[in-house]
Amino acid sequence: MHRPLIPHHSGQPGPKHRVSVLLRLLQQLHVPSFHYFCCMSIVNIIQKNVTESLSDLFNQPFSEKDFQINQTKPEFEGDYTVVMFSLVKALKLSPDAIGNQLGEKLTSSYPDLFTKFNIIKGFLNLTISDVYWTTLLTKNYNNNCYGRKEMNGKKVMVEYSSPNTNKPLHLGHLRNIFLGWSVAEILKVNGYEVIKSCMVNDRGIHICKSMIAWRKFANGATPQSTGIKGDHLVGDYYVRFENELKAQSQILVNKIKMADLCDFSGAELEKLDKLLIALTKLDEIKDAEKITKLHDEIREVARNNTQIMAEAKQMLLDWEEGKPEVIELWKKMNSWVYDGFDTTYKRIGSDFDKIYYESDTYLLGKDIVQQGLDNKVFFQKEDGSIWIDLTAEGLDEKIVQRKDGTSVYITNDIGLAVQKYEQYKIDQSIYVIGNEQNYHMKVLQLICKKMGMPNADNIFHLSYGMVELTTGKMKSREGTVVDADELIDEMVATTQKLTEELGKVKDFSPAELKDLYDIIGLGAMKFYLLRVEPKKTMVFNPEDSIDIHGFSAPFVQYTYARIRSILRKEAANFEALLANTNETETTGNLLPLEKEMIVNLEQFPTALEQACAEFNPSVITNYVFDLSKTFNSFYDQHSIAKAESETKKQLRLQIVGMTANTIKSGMQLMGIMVPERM
RNA sequence: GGUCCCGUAGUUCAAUGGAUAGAAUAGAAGUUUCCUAAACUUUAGAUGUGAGUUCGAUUCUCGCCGGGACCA
Repeated sequence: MHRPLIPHHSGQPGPKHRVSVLLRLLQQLHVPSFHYFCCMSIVNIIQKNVTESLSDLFNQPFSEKDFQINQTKPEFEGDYTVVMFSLVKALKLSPDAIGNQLGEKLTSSYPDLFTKFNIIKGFLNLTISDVYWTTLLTKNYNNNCYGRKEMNGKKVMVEYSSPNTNKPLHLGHLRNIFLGWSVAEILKVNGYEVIKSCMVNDRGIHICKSMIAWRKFANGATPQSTGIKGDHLVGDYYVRFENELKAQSQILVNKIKMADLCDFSGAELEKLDKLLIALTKLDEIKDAEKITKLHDEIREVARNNTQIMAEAKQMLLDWEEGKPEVIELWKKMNSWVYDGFDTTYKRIGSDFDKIYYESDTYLLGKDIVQQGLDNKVFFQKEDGSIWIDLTAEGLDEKIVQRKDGTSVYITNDIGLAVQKYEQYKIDQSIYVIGNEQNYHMKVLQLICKKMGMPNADNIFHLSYGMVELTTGKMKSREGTVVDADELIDEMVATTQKLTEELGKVKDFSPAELKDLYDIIGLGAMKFYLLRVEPKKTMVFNPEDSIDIHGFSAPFVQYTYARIRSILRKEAANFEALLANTNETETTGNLLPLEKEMIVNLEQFPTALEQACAEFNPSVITNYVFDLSKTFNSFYDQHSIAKAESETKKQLRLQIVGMTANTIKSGMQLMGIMVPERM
């Protein structure tokens, strides 16, 4: 199993902790169980009541950890189940005996909450009174803040997206962006103050490559002159560079294989000699894997010795020296890229509170290196390079400054980590970065710890899995990268086609239609990328992603649209319901699907807490889907407009209203809008 | 060579150590005089493998097999 790099929320109370504090408080106040359900989940209430009852019955202390509470399986009678097995040892009684005593105690002590119980094979099934459910519904059906927590005074920074400026955004970035944005929103509703940040890698050899190719081949082409989106234009020249590099290196590789090494000297000459000798030996053994590896190494040497690569390297040096014409070109091309990114961010509804540029932060690590040397956390090798020894922690030695005095990524990252804490006084720093950086982030945190940074434990790497295609992995060299802009356009276009086929919104204006296609198309894409647990590698299947049936955003959106349709038709009745400040008269007799709806709705706050504790938006996708599915059955079976009685109608209108609010809140956390009609 | 992650229906995903492992898709069969059929109902189908811990394991531990990532 995956272990988090650090315990979640270490050093600060998480939601569960807060709940238990609240619980203790309420216990001390002796508040009758029935009157605080507005701020406690039913599971928490049962936990508390069971704990108290057990202590009373058996004259010894119990805690909520001594037993488990599950939702009762549909094939048994009851709503929630207490699992008795774990109590057997301590009490030296049979599960059924404990269950019987506990069941009697609960139903007699809390008759307004527990109406019935039964015991099957050591499982105590409790039936919660209909009055509990209807009261909960009446209190919350029009509460737009349902599930939202009070501010807790904690500040969290979530860093995500973090693109390079040499290529447009792709599918992998989308998973990153949606995850980061959604986690930030989930933290907010759970009471955290959140700063969304982005680290732009605007400096380095990659951008120099685009610049070289642009200068050589573009004839001054700009986004304006070509009509090409800025990030794509710059990306095109990056590809152009790579093609030229490939052509040039191929010539060199051919020469090398002919044993013509006149272009090389010194260490590289030696290395190539060795490689060629190894290759002839291996050719006889026929170890295909090793042969490929040797060919790769030869190609790598060749790539590094091409004319065009030399130009790129020179440009990086010129950039570092601040050569005016290089800086000017760099600024110009980066600005094109930023314009392009902004367009995409705007389209998908993403935003940042703070943007860091690597060109500003890449020198931040210098002081850290000196500090590390002073503290003897780092050491210097004979060649002048500076390292940290992490072998005691089961890792390797890691370089923190090259022999030429230039910094490496990890050092810059440490510098920025410190700066984030100093600038914003944050309690936790979350990095949404792919799992290929697991090692890097582990090292980062370890170094921070060794440097004695007080907040080192509160760095959290939200590591997510790669997005693969049904045909395999995305590889830029093979041109199988799925471009974000193209994908968005495609999803929206598919939505349009489908909507036109169904023909339900023919009266919409062109602007309304455009909005609707965006809401559904973008929603489908976000939902599809968020519905898988973050750390898992996921497969992107173009057909599935556009599929609007089943576990998808359009399914949930459709449910919402149907509800809105009901509420439009029943507007007068719903208004009357809202105006009526008296508690609605409850029927005390809920039908199975009515109850199932309320039980589902009751779980929303718990889902929000779980999503927050796990930094996992898929908890919300699962929740809203389940809720929608249950609602669709409910809708199919029970008429709202033509309910059996006036009280039934009121009850159902409440269910409908609360479902709409809950779906909307849940989807909002993922940046997914819900349409009034579709 | 070392470290880490992942193996669940044909496919894509669920399941705080709990009852007969849930969904969705694709397959088969149904439901429109009635609140939006982008829906609903029925049906068939899965824990890679071998041990261990436990009253009880998809979940925890160890070995193996398979897929992936990173470090050197």
